[in-house]
Amino acid sequence: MKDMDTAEVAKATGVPASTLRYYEEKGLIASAGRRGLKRLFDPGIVDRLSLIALGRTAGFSLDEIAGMFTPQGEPRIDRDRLVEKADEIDRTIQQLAAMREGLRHAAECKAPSHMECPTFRRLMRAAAKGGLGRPVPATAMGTPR
Amino acid sequence: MKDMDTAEVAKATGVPASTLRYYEEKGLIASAGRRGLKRLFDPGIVDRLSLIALGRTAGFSLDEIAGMFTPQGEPRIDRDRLVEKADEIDRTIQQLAAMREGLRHAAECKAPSHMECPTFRRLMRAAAKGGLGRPVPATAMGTPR
DNA sequence: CTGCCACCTCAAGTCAAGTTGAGGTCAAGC
DNA sequence: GCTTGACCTCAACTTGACTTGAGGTGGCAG
Repeated sequence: MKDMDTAEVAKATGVPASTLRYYEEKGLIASAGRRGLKRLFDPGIVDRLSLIALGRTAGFSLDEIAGMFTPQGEPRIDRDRLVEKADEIDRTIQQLAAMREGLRHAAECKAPSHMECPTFRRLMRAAAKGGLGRPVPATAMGTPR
Repeated sequence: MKDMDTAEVAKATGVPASTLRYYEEKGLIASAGRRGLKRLFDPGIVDRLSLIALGRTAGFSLDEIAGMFTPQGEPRIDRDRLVEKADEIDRTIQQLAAMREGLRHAAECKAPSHMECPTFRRLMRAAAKGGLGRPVPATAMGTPR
């Protein structure tokens, strides 16, 4: 396949052109060259953007992801790092599961006010202590795009 | 118990004074009055801050949380909203679990490069499609404070 | 009574990950 | 050859949740 221009990459991957330019500026991707002003990308860009999306989903920052490519552009993923991240995700899951159960309980609880429900108060105290982990921003939730 | 000043509340809850002022400005909390310039808080502030922490942990924004109190300051939590949030969390958990398994597999995979591992590529494609949900920012992970 | 310093106000800065807008350029179709 | 409009650049803006800094004030220990 021939090189792709920005619009083609955007259409193929769903990543907006503005984001492609931003990623290039950050050093996450590189264009293969130009035709006039227009960027040309190697078709491998599609896999690379998938890999970036995967990293983002896993909770890596763009800077961290940038560090997962060799200067030559091949992925160089530290397996220990993956295990570490998997463990981190696992802890997050535990916390979210506790949260979910607490919310379900609170929704059904017969106490006149949530403040009088022992389960709810226990959950509250846990959150106050930070034992449930840092907030999961709304953007992380299953917002269908 | 008597009213507490900013420093006492901060010590009791771990919430920094600057954050208390910020929350007051946003209407999330209210001070019971002043002694000179200093804010005085009703001891109920401690529970209220716990409730706010709980809401944040569950993924509600500060604005959403502000809507969960009556103008009189009592919690008024819509049970449907809780169920909805619980379901949202549940979806997030499913996605994170898939992610975790994928990462563990990738860490162990014998393929010379991740790009040659079918499981890894499947995970990548899923992330690219957005099927794994929006990223869970690193701040949401179990960062011990 | 006095001075210290903890607390105050208000504006501005931070961070991440982009998006938006004004104004410029140039490859291609007519 | 000329127009068109897709793509370009660069800077500034966005959002959310706070933090930081400069400069002010007043409660209370001595």
